[in-house]
Amino acid sequence: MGTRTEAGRRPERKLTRKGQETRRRIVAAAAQLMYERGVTEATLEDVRAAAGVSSSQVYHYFSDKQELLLAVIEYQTQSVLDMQEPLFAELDTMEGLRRWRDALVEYQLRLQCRGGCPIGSLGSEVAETNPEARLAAASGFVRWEAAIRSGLQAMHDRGELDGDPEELALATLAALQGGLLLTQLQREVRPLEVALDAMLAHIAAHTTRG
Amino acid sequence: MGTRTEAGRRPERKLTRKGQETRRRIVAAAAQLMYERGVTEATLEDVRAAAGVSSSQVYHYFSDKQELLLAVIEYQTQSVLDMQEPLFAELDTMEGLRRWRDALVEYQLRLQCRGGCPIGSLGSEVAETNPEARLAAASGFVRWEAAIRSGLQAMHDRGELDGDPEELALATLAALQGGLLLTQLQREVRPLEVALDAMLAHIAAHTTRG
DNA sequence: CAGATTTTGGATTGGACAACCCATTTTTCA
DNA sequence: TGAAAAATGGGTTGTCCAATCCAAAATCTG
Repeated sequence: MGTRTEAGRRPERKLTRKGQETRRRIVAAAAQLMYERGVTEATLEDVRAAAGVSSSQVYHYFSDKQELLLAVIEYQTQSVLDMQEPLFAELDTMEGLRRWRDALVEYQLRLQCRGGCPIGSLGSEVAETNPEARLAAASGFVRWEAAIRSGLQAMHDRGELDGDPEELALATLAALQGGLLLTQLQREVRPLEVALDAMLAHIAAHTTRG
Repeated sequence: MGTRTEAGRRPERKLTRKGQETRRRIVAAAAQLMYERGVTEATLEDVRAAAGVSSSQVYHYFSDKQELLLAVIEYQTQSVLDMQEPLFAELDTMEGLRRWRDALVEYQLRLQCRGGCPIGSLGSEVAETNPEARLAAASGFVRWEAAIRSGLQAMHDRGELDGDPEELALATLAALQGGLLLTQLQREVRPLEVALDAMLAHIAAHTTRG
């Protein structure tokens, strides 16, 4: 695997319903395993077994591990955004921001502070050895940031927030990522809570009805 | 490698001056390679070659790759703290905090935003598969956080800061880590700048001479 | 200086894993 | 319904790498 520029990109193939389902199962299994163990420790043999397919299926749907990895990053980005989607719509009030914060903390508690951020963990692992995967993770974060910014922008447009929504959104995402990393390493949720609370307080200080 | 509970801990051996120097060279080479490529992609053959030693030396000084990894985490923690040490002493004023912020940004620029945080990257990679290494990285962060807290505590003790220095230090470290991760993935320094600026503004808002 | 200990060299082994192959079965669709 | 395409099964291969071994050289210490 490692650095691969362009070759091996699978051409759009015609997939039957069954084929799509099998492909999906492989990606989901790979995502789970890469999340639990990291990319390099998740072997294709593990993926194969977890997905309940034979070795040739994996290579039938993906030209190599790299291509599977890219699919996993895409899949995790979508999962992370989907999970938060109901909360994103309400990020245009301090109450909504606090509910979002609470949900993130709750979720980490449920996971016993394991795993960290699916995008962040993958991104960190591949950043220096795999340019394509790095860009995929970066683009996941761009989408995430845009969702946060959208709420802050709405507050700003209503005249309830002064301060740059772009910068506040980026800073909030950074605080979240750093909080998740420290939480993952310390196995306690406090770093995430404190990081998000500080950033929300910072935002609140810029609201007109502060 | 992977999960190893206790066995293989090298008993304190008597090292000659030459032996100490060789050991140091191995750790430094391993630290560099693991920083550039990650733990799993840095093979002992690479380390061996980079350190200019033979394969048996590596196993003479470390019982296995796991033990070398732990030494590397220790080494990187010390490096990161040593590098900032002159700045830590001045974290008890807003000017000192800003100089610290500027130095971190400068440093990332010099690295072309590559590599991220030496502790954070290692920690993220090993967090879910290697409890001992996870704890080592976590303890590195504890020391880092303590250094930041010490400055804020001094401000607090002088009555120039209200707000919990512990929480502010932890939130600042989280913002820094998140900023570094996003900077590493996007290959631009803005996320780090914005994240640190937001946190410093948050701290400034709690100073009496705000 | 001599015996013991530490340090070094290079070759080897055993296992793991990504990637490939061919044959067989199932599904599609004309 | 029958030929083409897609999906599946499982074995194989070649490489890479952590870890081990057997000496030999350098260094320490009494």
